[in-house]
Amino acid sequence: MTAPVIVWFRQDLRLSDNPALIAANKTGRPILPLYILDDINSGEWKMGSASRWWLHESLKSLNASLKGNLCFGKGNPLDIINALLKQTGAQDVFWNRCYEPWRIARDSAIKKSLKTSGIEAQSFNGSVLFEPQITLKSDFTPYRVFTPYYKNACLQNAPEPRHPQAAPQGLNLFHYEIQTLDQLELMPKLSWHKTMQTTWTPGEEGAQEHLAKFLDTGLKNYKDGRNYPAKNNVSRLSPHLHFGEISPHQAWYGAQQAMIANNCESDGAHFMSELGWREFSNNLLYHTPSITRENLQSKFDAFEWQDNPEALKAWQTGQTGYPIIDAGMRELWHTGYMHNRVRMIVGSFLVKNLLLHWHHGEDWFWDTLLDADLANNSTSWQWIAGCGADAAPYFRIFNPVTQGQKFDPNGDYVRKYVPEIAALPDKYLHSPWEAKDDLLAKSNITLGKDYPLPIVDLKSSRERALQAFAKIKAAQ
DNA sequence: CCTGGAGTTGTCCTA
DNA sequence: TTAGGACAACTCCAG
Repeated sequence: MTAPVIVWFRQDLRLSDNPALIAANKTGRPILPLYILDDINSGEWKMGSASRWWLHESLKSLNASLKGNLCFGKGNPLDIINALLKQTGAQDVFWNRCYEPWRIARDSAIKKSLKTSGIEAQSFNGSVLFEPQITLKSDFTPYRVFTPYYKNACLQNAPEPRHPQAAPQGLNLFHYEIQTLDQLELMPKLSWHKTMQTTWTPGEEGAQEHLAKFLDTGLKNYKDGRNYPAKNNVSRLSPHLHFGEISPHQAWYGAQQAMIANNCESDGAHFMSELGWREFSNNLLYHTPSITRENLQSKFDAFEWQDNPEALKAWQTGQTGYPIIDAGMRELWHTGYMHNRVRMIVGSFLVKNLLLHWHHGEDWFWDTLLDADLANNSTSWQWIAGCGADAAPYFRIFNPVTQGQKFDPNGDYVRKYVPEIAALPDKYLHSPWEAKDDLLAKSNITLGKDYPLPIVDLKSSRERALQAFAKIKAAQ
């Protein structure tokens, strides 16, 4: 029997546009597809609960596409791969590169170890449009600002991203079993994932259909509509992209085609720039691995964060008394997702109005988001906290009432996730405490009982934040 | 090395 | 009701 080539799937759970799989197929030898759940090397960035549910579903789908031949392992990848090599006689391992610090460290150690035993490990770029190790400024230092990064390193002077490749036909698959999918124990013990089940379709097929639908119906008016959480103008591709059920190349070129076909070039260009943000985050994390925990701007080390477990709990559970915040946090809890505009509003509220450390937000999102992604999560929390890669004027403090009125003017979003105040007229929906007593009575709402009173005052907490920011400016 | 322009996403006050 | 300016200064980046 011909020895197989091992294709180690990681964050590339798809058959189409998968460089490692395509290269392995070209060897003409049978392919042993492998997935390993690695909770050993991930350290403090062990995958969160919501992500695990998604991963379970995604692996189920990939296994089906591979006709039940996906080999599941759990543990230390090097041990598992070594055992597989021994038992199957395989001489090659192919994979697509990942860019988180702990994965880079792990993978280079594996590559080195395999090499000393005469095994060829080949890695490819499956997951990014522009690889971080080659994306530097002309002085060979990494970019710190998005706009020049995107303009120079993505749009100009950059190698054109590969055009998406079709899935290889007639794969010759090698069957070898270590464990079953269920033995990875990815599914949550409690059944809080029911809403997720009805909201999402993890897996390559679901991802491709999702992209096609977005390009068809959501791309037009994307630039403006993406700000409104009740509209269908955001792509919601993030979990699919994170797990690699779709490649950014497929989204990039798909958008390019669709914007021409639908005559909406500026919308298309804007969507592509959002993919650019994903690249930028990856780039930042690659060159500055400390961003996962340390302030990119070190003057923030002196910032006086508050300690307030009750406020944190209220934020996490969507009980702050600010409807747009509570709607967002409940959307997150129930669906594993939150609209981008609302992520900024709840982030600003946590960090600026409550003065709680951005690590709290980072940790909570890490556990509850289906699209939890180390690069995006760290970069975005630093951005909203003002300590990250941005000019970030310290006075940019979102007002949850103003933002709600502006971006959820008809209250569709708030009423969906905060039904207890749905009867309020639009005028008071984003500020229920301003409603007159008889109106509250008529709407069957007792504030403090059916729905909380605001846990902080906006005006004074804003002032407090401005003072805290002024302090680190002076301290510097 | 120096220089000048620019930096995802806001709010509030005033006229 | 609406539009414009203030809110600071600093760092990044390209030429």
